Amino acid sequence: MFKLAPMKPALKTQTDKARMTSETILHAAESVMIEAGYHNFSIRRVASAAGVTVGNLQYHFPTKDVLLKSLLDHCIGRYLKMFASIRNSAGNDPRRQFEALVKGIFEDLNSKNTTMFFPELWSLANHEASATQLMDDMYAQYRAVLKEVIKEINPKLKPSSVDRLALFISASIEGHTVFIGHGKPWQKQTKKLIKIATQSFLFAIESEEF
Amino acid sequence: MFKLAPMKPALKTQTDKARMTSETILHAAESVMIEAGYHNFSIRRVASAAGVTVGNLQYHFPTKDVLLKSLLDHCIGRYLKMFASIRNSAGNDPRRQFEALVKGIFEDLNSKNTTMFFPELWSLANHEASATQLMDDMYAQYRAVLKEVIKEINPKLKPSSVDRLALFISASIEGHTVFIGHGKPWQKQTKKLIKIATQSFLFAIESEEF
Amino acid sequence: MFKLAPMKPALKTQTDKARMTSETILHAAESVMIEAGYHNFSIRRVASAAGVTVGNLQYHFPTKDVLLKSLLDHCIGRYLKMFASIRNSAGNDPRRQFEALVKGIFEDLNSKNTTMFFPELWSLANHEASATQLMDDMYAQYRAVLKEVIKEINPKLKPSSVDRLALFISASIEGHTVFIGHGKPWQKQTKKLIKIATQSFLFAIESEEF
Amino acid sequence: MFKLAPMKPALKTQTDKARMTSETILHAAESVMIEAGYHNFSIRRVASAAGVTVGNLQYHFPTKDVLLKSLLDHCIGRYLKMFASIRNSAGNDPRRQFEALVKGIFEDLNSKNTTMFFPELWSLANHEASATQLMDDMYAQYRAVLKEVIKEINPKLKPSSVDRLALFISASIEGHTVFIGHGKPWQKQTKKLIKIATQSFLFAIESEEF
DNA sequence: AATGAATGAGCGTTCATTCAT
DNA sequence: TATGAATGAACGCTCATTCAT
Repeated sequence: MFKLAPMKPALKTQTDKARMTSETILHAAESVMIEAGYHNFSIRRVASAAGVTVGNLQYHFPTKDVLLKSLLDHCIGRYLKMFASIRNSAGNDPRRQFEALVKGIFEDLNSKNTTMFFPELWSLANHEASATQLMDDMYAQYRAVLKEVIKEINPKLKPSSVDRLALFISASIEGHTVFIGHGKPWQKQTKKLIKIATQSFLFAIESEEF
Repeated sequence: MFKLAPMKPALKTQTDKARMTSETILHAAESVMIEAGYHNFSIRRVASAAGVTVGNLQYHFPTKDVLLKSLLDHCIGRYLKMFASIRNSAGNDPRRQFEALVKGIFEDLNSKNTTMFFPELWSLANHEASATQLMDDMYAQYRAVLKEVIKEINPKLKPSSVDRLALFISASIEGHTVFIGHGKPWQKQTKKLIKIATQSFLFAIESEEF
Repeated sequence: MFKLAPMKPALKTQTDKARMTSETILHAAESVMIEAGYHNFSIRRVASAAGVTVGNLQYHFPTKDVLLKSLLDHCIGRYLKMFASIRNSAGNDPRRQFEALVKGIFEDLNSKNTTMFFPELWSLANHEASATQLMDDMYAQYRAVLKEVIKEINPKLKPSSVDRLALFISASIEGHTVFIGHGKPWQKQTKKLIKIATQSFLFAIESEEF
Repeated sequence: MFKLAPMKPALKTQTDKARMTSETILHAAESVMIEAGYHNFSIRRVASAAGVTVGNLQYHFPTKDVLLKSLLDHCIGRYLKMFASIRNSAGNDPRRQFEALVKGIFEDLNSKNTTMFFPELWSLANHEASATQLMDDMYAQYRAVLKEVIKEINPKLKPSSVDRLALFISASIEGHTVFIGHGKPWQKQTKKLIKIATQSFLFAIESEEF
């Protein structure tokens, strides 16, 4: 028997290490954004929350802007995955699918991350072009899921009507963030509001006129 | 002929001066908040936008917190006035009143001030207790107007149902800020969206079941 | 008969009012100096402690320097009065007089005012010429009292010896401020220390050799 | 023969640089404290005296408080070394030791550093808890040296008497700072005052009664 | 005798960024 | 990859002082 020569650390190792550090940093960045808000979002806070030196953080994310953009990418990516999984997990009946969709998104508003993250995103989108882009893309994908189901529920709708309905529905849901989100006064009414919302949305979808 | 009563010396001259300066500052503060966002909202920026020295600004608003709170008070006050005037200007038919109300609020979302101010407010409310309070109070007054009309449209509704419907409606409208606001891609769809919204809301109000 | 012209408010009235305000301010200044130290001694703090506007304070004391000098004058004046009264109240026997003197000054060190005021004075005297002058004058008068008694106790002493002994005694007593002053760890040992001090000082006075 | 242990690479190069900068800053801080007094002791003054940017100073001493505490540590450390060296250098005869001790401390009062530093320290100790602590510790060590010699001179003394005598002696010496210190009017009388002091202190030590 | 508005400098502190190692 | 030293600007705030009223 013989001892194996100690494996030269595969070149990927460094990349892995780098990726690990980057992820640690992104995770810390998210928590700073959520706990402290963008107006308190600083490289130093993130570095300290990540247990990393400022210098090292800036090796991975050279400027604050890059860090911010990466963070938005990262966070938004998760919501896109959520939409995709909701779409996949739904059954056959389009109305059932729709109800599940609305319920899923609505309930997500209750989570601290969503409650705290989106208002920051909306504010940022008003002041930073790159955030605007990312947000618009995300909501477009969000609506794409909605649109598919809407079309199935009422196939007679014009494409532009479908677009509008998807916008109305998604915007209406988003608007509840500030009221039924984590720690908000109406949080406990979430279920009943879901019922109102679902019925109203279905009514709109099924009306020919819009 | 008779001597005029000695003109009350404009005793408030100083106070007037102070009020003028304060208003200039508040106005500048609003425009900084809107143009640059809260994360760029600094005493120095506001002072410079107002054409006032930092020292003088802080004579009138001793701390940044006071300035911020005054600004929120000032801005929110304007929305409260808007709600009140909408309520007063409405006619007799409750459905017509409701339609006017929804239309009024929806259209206000298109204004730059509203588009830019509210996301800042929502973000702030997540991180500053005093902003939370002001925002909650404002929305409560907003809903109070809605609730009156809802009750008239469907008098059979339980009070708790009225509350929930008012919340659903106001939240849904607010959610459109990010999509149909000033400079947003869906701005031109505002009218059609108002139609969808109004009908859906009326449907919800007239359903017994919520 | 004729009505008397309404008495012009005796000119002194205004002066009295002014004096009252000045005294209020000086009192407040003293308490700021004692509670907060000279490094926190600001016109604004004094004005606020006195319940007076900054503008009015500066009507009475045009600059911070004037206020400071007046404060030192005022405080030191009280100590001079104390020395004078101690001298007067003493009996005939010079040793008894001396003991009473040492005891009186020593015990005064326990008072909060003295404990807190003198270190500020010493520091100030190192950096502000006017404070140096005032302090030197005060200690000269202090020693003058001591010297009279010393001479009576030991008439054979040369004048320069008397001077030196007075200095040694006064300096030694002053040095205890930091240790037995108000709130200091050795405060409770004051009486026993007075005994040691008195005996040592008398020993020095009665030695021919200094 | 054996291989030399691999030279530790001067790993501390960076640290050395940092240490150098820190020392430059501390030195500048001391001179600001002495020349300008604590009430003029500002980070900016120290930075400028050290030829260092404010930002860099605060990299090494993150807050003013840390800088101040470090400065006190640094300065007080030097006095502790002085006490230790005086204790070690003294000969055998306890009275001779005592005389040398008193003379050494007394003469140190003449130095500019001591004259200017201690009044600041006393003032600080009245207003900043950490300064109080440092000062009390220093004087305790100071007295420890005195107590040893006192016990040897008069072994019959109770411990509490030794404590009190050490306090009386050290306090009396300290009190001379303001009168015989650097640039003070009585500076030239230092020697003669040392004689009076030494004799009086010895008298006190040799009395059974305290 | 008193007030209130305004200025401009300085304060302690945080920050994004650069760079040498 | 990672660290630590340094810069320079901006921040919120306090201050002494001036001046019109």
